[in-house]
Amino acid sequence: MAISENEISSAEFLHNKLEIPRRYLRRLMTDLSRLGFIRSSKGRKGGFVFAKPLEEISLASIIKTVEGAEVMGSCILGHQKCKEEQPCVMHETWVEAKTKMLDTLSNTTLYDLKEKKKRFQVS
Amino acid sequence: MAISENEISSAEFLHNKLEIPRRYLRRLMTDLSRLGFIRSSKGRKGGFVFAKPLEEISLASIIKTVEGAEVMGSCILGHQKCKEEQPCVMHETWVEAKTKMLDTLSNTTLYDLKEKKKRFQVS
DNA sequence: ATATATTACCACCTTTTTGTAGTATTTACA
DNA sequence: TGTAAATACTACAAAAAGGTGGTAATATAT
Repeated sequence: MAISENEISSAEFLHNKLEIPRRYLRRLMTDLSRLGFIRSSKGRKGGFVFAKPLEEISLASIIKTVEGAEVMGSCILGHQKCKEEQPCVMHETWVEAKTKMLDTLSNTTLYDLKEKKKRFQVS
Repeated sequence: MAISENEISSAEFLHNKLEIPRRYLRRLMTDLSRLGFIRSSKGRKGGFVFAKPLEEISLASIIKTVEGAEVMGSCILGHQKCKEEQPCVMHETWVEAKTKMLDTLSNTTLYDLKEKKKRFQVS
């Protein structure tokens, strides 16, 4: 969607661009719209548009919203009581690794990817 | 295993320490031994020992071996032909994010975790 | 030798994730 | 107003991941 210059994209259009089954893609789009990333409009000439400017949608925000904040927030060993004050052996390492990765992902927005595509990317 | 000072650890012992079902843990241990991280011995007094010094087992090496090198190596968008010369829009970002995370994980060994536990960790 | 404590192997069950089907609803346009 | 082109909802099917059960193989101790 970000790459196509369409005002509005239908699921069918996206299905033709991406190798994702129609039906499944439709459901994913509905999910994304419930999560607030895109807005949907029904009926003929309906489809999806981004709910916010591309500059405001970071990859980190997508992951957090789609996966649920817990996924990136919780203890990698699955301990309930693992916290800063009472950390598991993996805590420090995991926080460090996660932070570094999310750092990159927070600083990359859909706008950045679109620009990249425009300049020199292929797929 | 790293934390316990045992020469050899049985699956039953580990099951009591960790909250992992006996049977399942046994299978995981067998898998790990096939992958070469640990060595198993059968029979009474049997069990598992590390195949290498703890200093030589990094978290990154465990992930790579257990998950398969592809998981961390392949295109996050699933494109077959995504390579350095013909990158997808996510390529650069993903390589950067991965590299940073693997950097931390490569520099942490089981020995490091064991020392951490000795010093001040709880679980 | 026999009983016991262990891992190994193979097939199965359960849960989660991924994908499909049918039908209803909404909107545009002739 | 009727038809076509779209999304929405609900339930189900298939595949993958997580977990269990039964039994065989192996080694130790008595």
